[in-house]
Amino acid sequence: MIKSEATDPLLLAVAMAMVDNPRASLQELAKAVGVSKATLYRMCPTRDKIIERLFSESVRQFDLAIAAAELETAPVLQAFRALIEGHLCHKELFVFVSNTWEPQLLETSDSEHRWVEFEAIFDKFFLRGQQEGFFRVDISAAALSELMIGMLSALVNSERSGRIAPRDMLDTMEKMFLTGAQRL
Amino acid sequence: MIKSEATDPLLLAVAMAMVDNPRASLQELAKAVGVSKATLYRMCPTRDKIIERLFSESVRQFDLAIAAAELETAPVLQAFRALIEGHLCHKELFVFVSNTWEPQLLETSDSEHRWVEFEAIFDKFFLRGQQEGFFRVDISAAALSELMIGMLSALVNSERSGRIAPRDMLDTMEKMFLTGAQRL
DNA sequence: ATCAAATGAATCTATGTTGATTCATTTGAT
DNA sequence: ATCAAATGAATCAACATAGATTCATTTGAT
Repeated sequence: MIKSEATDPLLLAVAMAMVDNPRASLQELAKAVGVSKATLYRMCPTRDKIIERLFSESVRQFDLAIAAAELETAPVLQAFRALIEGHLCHKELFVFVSNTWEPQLLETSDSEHRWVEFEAIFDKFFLRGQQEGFFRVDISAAALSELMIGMLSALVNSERSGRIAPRDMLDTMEKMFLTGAQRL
Repeated sequence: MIKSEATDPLLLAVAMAMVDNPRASLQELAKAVGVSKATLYRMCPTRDKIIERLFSESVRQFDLAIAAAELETAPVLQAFRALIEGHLCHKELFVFVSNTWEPQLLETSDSEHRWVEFEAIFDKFFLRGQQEGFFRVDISAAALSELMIGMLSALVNSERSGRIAPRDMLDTMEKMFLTGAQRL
């Protein structure tokens, strides 16, 4: 797959600081990521522009990751794995979006609208998986989408707090999502 | 089980407004829940006291719900179901806590400290389930705890956005957590 | 040693917000 | 109709914050 241009580490650090403390002032955010308020200003002049830039960066990265997963054509298990890997590969952007984004807000940017489309793409993928007999059909595709996102968020947040080892995340996600916690 | 005194609906509404818009001013919070700023003041005079009250109320309700689940003694499946029901029964408090609480913050209230204890209780429960051969052992008890919380949060948020029907939540949670999405 | 670029401390105006209060209005019971 | 309780609009002083700027300092390449 085409390797995308890496995201500015400072921007990712700001994203995590915003997730950790949504009410932080710009001064507090700057301090949390180890720069001055002026440097943060030079990266992005306003809070709204920071958020906007994070959303557009998330769209840029997830456009590529989702394309690479070939959700419409690849074998379902393979596509699912690639989708999970894509999320984990851009975990900071993903956690930022999942904490911040509210699909039902009326006024949204193009980037936020693109996440509405991503959501529909995920739903469609789970539906295809159900139709092909891979996923169970007694749980809706929408529920499968939401749970995938919720589980991924939980794993990323747990990794950050040291509750889960980074190397275990992909494997844990796949096992728990596909076969659950009950011993077979 | 002992039926606990219901939580003030206004307090729960405020909790959801805070989750939806963490940066809202007190004026905005009041408007979101349909009262004046003065009435919100009369419920709780400061933002910190609102948060404190929400945490103590969550502890009060979850103390009862967790006791009722008999996590240390009841059959694992039965205890698990009761634990899930307890969370869903107090979904607003639960979502507020899971969005707000950071276990690693140094200065925490008694209520927040109690949630550290709850986390340990959940870990212990999953460990017992593993030891009794009910839960898989190739995923850590900590991971099972975190995923339970993450899945529940996702389901509650999805219900609020209309993506999942309320009546499906308990069943979906149980099926997905125990047996996963892959068709058996 | 030099120097351009990057960064930070300090500062500013304008605005918003907090916490609190007061008095008018509404509500609901009688 | 009456009235106590509840509620809301408006207001206030004190303080915080946003966005922007400037000049000093640091950094890193040469």
